[in-house]
Parts: sequence; structure tokens; C-alpha cells
Amino acid sequence: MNLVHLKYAVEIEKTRSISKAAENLLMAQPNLSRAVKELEESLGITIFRRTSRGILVTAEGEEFLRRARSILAQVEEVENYYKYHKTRTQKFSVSVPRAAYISDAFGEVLKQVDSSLPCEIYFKEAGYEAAIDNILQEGFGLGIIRFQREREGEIVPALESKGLRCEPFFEFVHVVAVSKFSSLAAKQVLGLDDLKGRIEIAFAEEEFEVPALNRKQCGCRRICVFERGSQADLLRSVPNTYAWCSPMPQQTLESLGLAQLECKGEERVFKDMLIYPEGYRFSELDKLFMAKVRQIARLL
DNA sequence: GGCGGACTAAGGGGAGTTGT
DNA sequence: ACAACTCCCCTTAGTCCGCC
Repeated sequence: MNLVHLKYAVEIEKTRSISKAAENLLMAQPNLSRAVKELEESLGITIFRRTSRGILVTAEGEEFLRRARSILAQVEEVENYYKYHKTRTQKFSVSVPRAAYISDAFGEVLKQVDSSLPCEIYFKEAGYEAAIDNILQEGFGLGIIRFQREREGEIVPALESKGLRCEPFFEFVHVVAVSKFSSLAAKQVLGLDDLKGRIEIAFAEEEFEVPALNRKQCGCRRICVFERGSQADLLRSVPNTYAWCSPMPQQTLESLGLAQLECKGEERVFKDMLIYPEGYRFSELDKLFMAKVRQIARLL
């Protein structure tokens, strides 16, 4: 028994004729007759009593048809649900490194979301490997990965061999973020010595994005956090703290109560790169996000 | 090659119609 | 009233075609 058999039976009941039902179902009458017979045999019941004047529904047929109509109604409901959502839902998913400028770009995308339509939006801050996994395994559309510039030659071919397209768009040197009330905030440029004895607020699972080599020079006092919000809170509330981070837009620094400073001795260049599956079709929100993240990065 | 879906042709059977 | 005819509906048999 399958859904087609249920549709056949319900149509026959509706028309009270196998011939008429076959006509409505755009199939030959003998086929419909046989299909219904097979259905009855598979269930071990008689749904219709055949007469030369048409068909009659048996008592057990009434029970079967009641269930069949219920099932078909549910199937129709599911089909309509996904038909509507597939065509109308605004979808956007991106996996990114922890970076204020990327969050700002995401905020710009959210402003363009039509609130009258359903939407499914995923914004996940993740490290290098996790961002790739999110695209390859979890169905994310876009990703941004961060890596040291020297590794680009090995990273790009590796990603392309996995069916990912790569578009580097932003190069930067890490800066030091501190509270705007910190004694360091007044300085134009820091040296690594300025960080000695201070506490670094770092992300626990960071891999490429933090200049870890400098920790030895700065002394290794660290508080590990898992999200940018906690990092900013601690920078503001705990004296003598700092964090390595990618450059932030001025507006973001002001809203967080932070200052960012260049640090002599940290010269390694990092890159942020857009990645997405080969053949991926960009939604309007995807295009907007890509444009905004590039636009904001250019101003940093 | 097996299987399922669909077609045509042939035929069975019941109900209504018609002629005697 | 009854037999023959006609129509309608359904089933069966044989076959083709596409898919796995």
C-alpha cells in the first residue's frame, strides 16, 4: 500500500465509479480497477462492492476511507507547509571567526530582513576547522575563515579539493583592545613590554587568530572566555586586562567602551577569507552580507 | 532480467430498454 | 410477461516500456 493507492480509493469513493475515477485520475480504468484490487488484497479487506451500476462502499471500506482521507489531509498539509516555506522563507547561514566587524556586517543584513516573511537565520562564531565543517557537514551556506597569511598557499588548495570556493577579502595585523579607561588607552602605540604583568582575555579554543607566540613575551596570565560579549565585559570591568583581536570599527569600540591600539612587535599578517560550496547559489541576504563585510573591512 | 505501471483487446455480468 | 438487445461497469490476459 502506498499514498497513490489511498488517493485512488478516495477518488473512487468520491465518484462512486471506477471508470469516472480513472478518468479524473488521468489513468486507464483497468489499471485503477487492478490497483484497488491489489490494495484490497494487501490489506485483506473489501473496500468496494462492485455492481453493474457502479460501486458501493462496504462497512470496512468506510473505516479504511476515513483513515485514508485523514492521512491524505496530513500529507497535503506537510506539502503545503514546505511549499510555502521553500518559496517564501528568507534563509541565511554563516559561520565566522569572532570579529566585531563581521558582527556589524551581520547586523546590516538583519536590517534588510523582511519581517513579514518567515526566516531561518544562523550566525555561528566558530574557529577555522569548525567553520569548514559547518559548511561541509551542517549545511551552512557561507563561512569566513581566519589564518596566517603564510599558510594561504596550503590552505586554498586544501579547501578547493574539498569542493569549496575561496575569496580572501581582508588582511590585518592583530591589535590590542583595552578598556577606554585603561592607562594604556592614552598611548598611541604599545610595545609588548606594556602588556607584561597584565591579564589577557583570550578565547578558549582559538587556533590561528591569536598571536600566541607573543604570550611568552608578555607573560602568560590569561582568562579564557567563549564569546565576544564576555571578553568585552571583562575588558571593561577587570583592571589591567587586554585582548588581542582583529581591528574593530570605531563605532563598535565606542559602544563597547573599548580602545584599540597597535602593538609593536606583533607584525604577523592574518587573512579573513570567504568560503562557500562550489556551485552555491547566493541568496539576496548572502550577497548583502558579502558586500557589507567587504565594505566594513575596507574602512578598518 | 525482474518488477511495476500502463495500455489495448476481449469478455463477463447486471440493469434498463424494446419488441413481440 | 418475457426474451433479446443495449449500455455500462468491471475483470482478465497479453503486451509494452521504463527503471533499478
